Amino acid sequence: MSKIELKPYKGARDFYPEDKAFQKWMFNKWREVVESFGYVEYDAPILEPTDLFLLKGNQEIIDSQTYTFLDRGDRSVTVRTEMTPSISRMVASKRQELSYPLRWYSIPNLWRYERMQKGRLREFWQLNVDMFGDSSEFAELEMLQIIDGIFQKFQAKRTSYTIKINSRLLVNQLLNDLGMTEIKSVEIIRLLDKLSKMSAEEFATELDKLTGNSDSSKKIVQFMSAKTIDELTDNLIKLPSAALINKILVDLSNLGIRNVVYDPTLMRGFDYYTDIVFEVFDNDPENNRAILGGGRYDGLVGQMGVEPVPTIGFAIGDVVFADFLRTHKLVRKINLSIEATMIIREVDSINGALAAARDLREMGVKLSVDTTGRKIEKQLKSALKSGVTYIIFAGAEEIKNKLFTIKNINSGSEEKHSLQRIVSIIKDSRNTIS
RNA sequence: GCGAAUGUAGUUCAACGGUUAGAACGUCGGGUUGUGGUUCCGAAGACGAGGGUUCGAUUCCCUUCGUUCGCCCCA
Repeated sequence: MSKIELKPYKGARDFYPEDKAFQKWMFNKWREVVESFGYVEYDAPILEPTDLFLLKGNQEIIDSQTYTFLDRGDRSVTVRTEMTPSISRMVASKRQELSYPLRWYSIPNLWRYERMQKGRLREFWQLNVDMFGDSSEFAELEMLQIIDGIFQKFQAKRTSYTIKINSRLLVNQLLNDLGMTEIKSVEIIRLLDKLSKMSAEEFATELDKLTGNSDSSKKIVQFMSAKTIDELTDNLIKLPSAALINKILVDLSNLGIRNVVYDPTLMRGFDYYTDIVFEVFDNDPENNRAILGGGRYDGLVGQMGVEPVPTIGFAIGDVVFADFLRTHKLVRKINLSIEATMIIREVDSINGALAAARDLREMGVKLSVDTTGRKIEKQLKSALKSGVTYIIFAGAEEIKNKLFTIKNINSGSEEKHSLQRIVSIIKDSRNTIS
């Protein structure tokens, strides 16, 4: 018999109960924040026709970085690599009957065929938050408020992360003013995106190669080194996007959110974003990476053949966000769903014990019963290891008197109580754990 | 797709070109301990895979697979 591989598939993870408990804890906090802003949850199939992912026109990514295959009917399908095409499809499909603005979120699992490295696996989850049908600046403001709210929900200090914002329109305008062709612009934007990975000299050389003109290069460098909007040239400052960024910064500051900066080098690739883009960076040098990104993409729904809808959204990956939480020690011990285990003192008591267990469950306690008949010590050790908080002892005397022994593992204390009282003790303890 | 590091029990680590590859923790069983993380005894459990060099390979070489970290890419 050949040995079967026990490890999960490359780049994917097994979620043992403690891992799943952590994931649920994190996702639930995400949900609480976005739902508090009135967002509702949706989902879509994990498989989509490959064509949907080709809308953005990147055949190369489909070929090299997706799970794409022919189904039994020779249709090309792709395992979703992001949620945006699916949600755009859903909105386009009911374009006329939905009432705007829509506030939708989802936590899909996604697959990308990539080489793994820190913070990047092949299967991962993402919180996707999108708003359709509001083109006002308050949509941008709300997105950034939600983002900050998520970090606050985990008690992150604002000094531990930085929100960066930029507008794609400003860069486009600059490159246009300099007479760059569209192809050149794309290459220059790609280079700007890599700025932080290069030395100043390398960057200057590469830039000159693209612009072919050191005066243009100088203007680009000047643009990129701006710390505030006011340092830009006049014809950029007069763009609505420039005023918008300033307004967002002021509004957020008034809300107490001051870890926000204008960053002209922020590009977020060059896909469907149409104006404002933003990212959040972990300030810890050990984990200095983007943990979240998003922006306005007003064009995508329109590409599905219906009237366009203004759209803004962002996504956070579970892997990088968990790294952030761990880096800043924001993960506390997470309890499993089991609350109590019943230990039966002697075999003869099993029927009475099971009856008591049934009563406890009917009153809402999540209870397991150790029916192995092992020595008390062994049962106790197993219970301790399972991470349960309460142990209920059921023996002949307890069953007769209808007073059961409840032991709190954390405090070590042990008391005898009626089943009703035991239920309220356990329920009370739920509020102190969150 | 490219590059670097790495692969010994469940885990963290040893040792060694040559009899039965060790330990700790964990696991399981048993003895003490009133119902616990104590203590004692015992047990199970590993050289990632395939080739080569050699009288002999876990050890040296090659290939492959896995893992980790970079690059590319990052939706």
